[in-house]
Amino acid sequence: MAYANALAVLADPTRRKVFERLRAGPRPVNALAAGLPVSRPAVSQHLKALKNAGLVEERSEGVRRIYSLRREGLMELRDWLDTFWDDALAAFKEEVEKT
Amino acid sequence: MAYANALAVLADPTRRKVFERLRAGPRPVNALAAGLPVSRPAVSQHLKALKNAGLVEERSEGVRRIYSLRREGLMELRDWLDTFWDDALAAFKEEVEKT
DNA sequence: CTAGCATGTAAGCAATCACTTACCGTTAGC
DNA sequence: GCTAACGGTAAGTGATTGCTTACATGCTAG
Repeated sequence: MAYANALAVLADPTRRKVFERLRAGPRPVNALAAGLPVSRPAVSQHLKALKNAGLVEERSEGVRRIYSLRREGLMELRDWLDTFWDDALAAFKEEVEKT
Repeated sequence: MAYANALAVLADPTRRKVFERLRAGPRPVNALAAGLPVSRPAVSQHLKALKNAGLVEERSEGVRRIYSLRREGLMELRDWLDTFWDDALAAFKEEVEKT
């Protein structure tokens, strides 16, 4: 049920913006916070949430913490989305849930 | 940016449960609310949110309102997710956003 | 060793949100 | 026409959440 966490975390616009910025590659917190309409501590908190959801990973580089995208964190969400197109599978799962 | 609404709406567990129940086919509100740990009005409110996000559609049948899944509402979210795997596209979009 | 930068954490606050109860309109059966 | 079932809406409330400022920690340069 990790897709639930991914959904909850990505629902916030600011947090999603931070996440999207990581598409361009690993970045330190300062770079991620630059230009955003919120304070740097706010971004730190968002990164913590993203990390807990398995959507980013962190590596220390001297005084910097370099955050990078973790695509595996999106896999479950992707799979969950797919269940809405595969009707046979969906019907089956629905049946299982009843028992 | 409809994927943003989809994310926000699907982030709530109860609302997601209602949405998932519709995988098994169209249902009236009563059926959707049955067994859920929340009141029927709460489900009505969730359905309204789902409808606003384009994730479900509603049809009247006598005194009943039959809700059904609207898979097109998930398309943008699916596409957005895909942008995280296509690195070339991602880099391009990132570049565009800067200007 | 001290100054300064980069970042995480704590505390507090205002806004949002999901929920409840109460109520209202609408359709169907007798 | 009454009456009951179905379901949308209003108002109020407690919990959650995202934000801010202030502070604590850790690394590095000189």
